[in-house]
Amino acid sequence: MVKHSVALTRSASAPRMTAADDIYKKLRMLLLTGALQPGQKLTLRGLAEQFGTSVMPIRDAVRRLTAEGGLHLFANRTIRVNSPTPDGFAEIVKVRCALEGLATEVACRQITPNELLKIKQYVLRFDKEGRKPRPNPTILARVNRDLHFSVYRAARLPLLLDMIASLWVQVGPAISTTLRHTTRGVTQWESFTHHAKLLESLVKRDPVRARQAVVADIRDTGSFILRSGALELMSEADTVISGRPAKQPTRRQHRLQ
Amino acid sequence: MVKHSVALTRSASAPRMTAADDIYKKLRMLLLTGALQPGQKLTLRGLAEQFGTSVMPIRDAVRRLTAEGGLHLFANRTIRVNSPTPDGFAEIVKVRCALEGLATEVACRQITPNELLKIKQYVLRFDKEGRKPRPNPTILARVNRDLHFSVYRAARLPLLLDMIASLWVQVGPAISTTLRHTTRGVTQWESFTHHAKLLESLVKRDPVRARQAVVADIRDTGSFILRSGALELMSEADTVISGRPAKQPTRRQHRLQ
DNA sequence: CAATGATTTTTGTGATCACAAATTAGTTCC
DNA sequence: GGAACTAATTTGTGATCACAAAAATCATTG
Repeated sequence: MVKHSVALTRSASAPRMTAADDIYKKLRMLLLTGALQPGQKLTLRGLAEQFGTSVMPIRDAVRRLTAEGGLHLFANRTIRVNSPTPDGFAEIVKVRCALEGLATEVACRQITPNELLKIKQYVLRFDKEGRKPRPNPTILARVNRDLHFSVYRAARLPLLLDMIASLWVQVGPAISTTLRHTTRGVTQWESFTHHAKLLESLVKRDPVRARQAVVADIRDTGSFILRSGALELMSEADTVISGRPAKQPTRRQHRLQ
Repeated sequence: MVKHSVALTRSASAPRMTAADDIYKKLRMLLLTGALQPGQKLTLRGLAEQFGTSVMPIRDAVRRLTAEGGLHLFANRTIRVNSPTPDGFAEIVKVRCALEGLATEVACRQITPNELLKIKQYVLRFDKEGRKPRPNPTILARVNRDLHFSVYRAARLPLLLDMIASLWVQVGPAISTTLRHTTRGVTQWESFTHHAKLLESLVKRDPVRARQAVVADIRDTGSFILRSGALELMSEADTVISGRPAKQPTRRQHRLQ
């Protein structure tokens, strides 16, 4: 291996990004999209090998994600994807209702026609995918995420947006994994109603109703996850992404992408 | 200097603490108590010298505090104590009202007599110190902090408690500095009323009124800080804690403790 | 075979070095 | 004096090594 190689091929348009920031964003996206399973064990050297860097930027990124709650450092000093207990998940739902409700209320008073149009498109796209006989849970999750964050972004409160995002990072893996391994229930139908009510309230500039719609959406999907009992089972997931060189170098249990 | 010296004298009763965690906690306390001024520039090597370690644990601690919002990494890669703009401060106040209001409401339903007694003692102590002809702002801030967190802790929602704490870390330096350099106004008097109303509502198990009291307390001190105009001036604070060896080794602009 | 003890490997943490970018100090020129 | 240019220093970031503790692997015994 070359010593002291250049950190990262600084991809032209990138405004200013250290290797650690780059890895942080990628890991964060992997958490949000559910590419990493709750409870999955990670290792610095394994991640470093997969990202093609040394452990230093990985350390920084992992520290940051740990502070946000997306990852968790155990007493054994093992790194695992956050796998909330039912109680912890319920708590996150409570906090999400408070913060995302606040963001919705504020957004309702400042949202522009352009932003409303975009949200309407997301609502339509979610409906279209969700009513298919065999909807793609990945697409559904992505559209749902874009929809919610389009609303929250309209509040123009950057700190609040970051805090909400960190909450999504914490429950992202759990929700994604649950929805992927669960036969679609009535949850989507409830979401259809809530999204419609949300959009309608935003158009009519009714902050209280808009908040109610978002809170109901969060509560319903949250209690669906809780009722499914998937959270109790997730602590068994013990797949490892390690940099173990021997054994099967070409075959790895879980690829990141 | 000795090479590869032992990390830290593991102080017996310490359950499990890395050097980075130790430094993190100390830095966090320095931020909460207002020992660090908003906008103050920090350097890894300077902190390492002051804490008697290498830069590695410092890097981890600073990363963590940066993720929490207590510190801020600028594009120049300079590290500064978070110095919120008036808009940013107002946003934090909004979020604080939402989260601390929620915590108070939940706490009101679960609080024990012992916890109530402790809160009553804090209320009395705050009154006693605040009504002195020349109240000590440091003591006042500490008692106020203990009072609030005693309430929030009673909610038994650890994640929510962490999020609230991170918000306090963000505004801690700004509030402490303002209150220290401002002649005591009517703010304490408003806090007296709010604290009394909070305690009374907790005793009577009235969650809505308890929330109102906390929110009013946060709002009033927040708008006092904003009206004082101190936030606009704080960006001028440019004192540096650096590890510069030459010049005046014995004399340093700002000590940490 | 199961269980226990010894040995090897892995892994997070801390320390040290290298380096580019940025800040500062020093100098020169008008 | 003050602006402009150059040299020296500082600083965050990345890479590499050392080390203790935790896992995993292997060997041994009942």
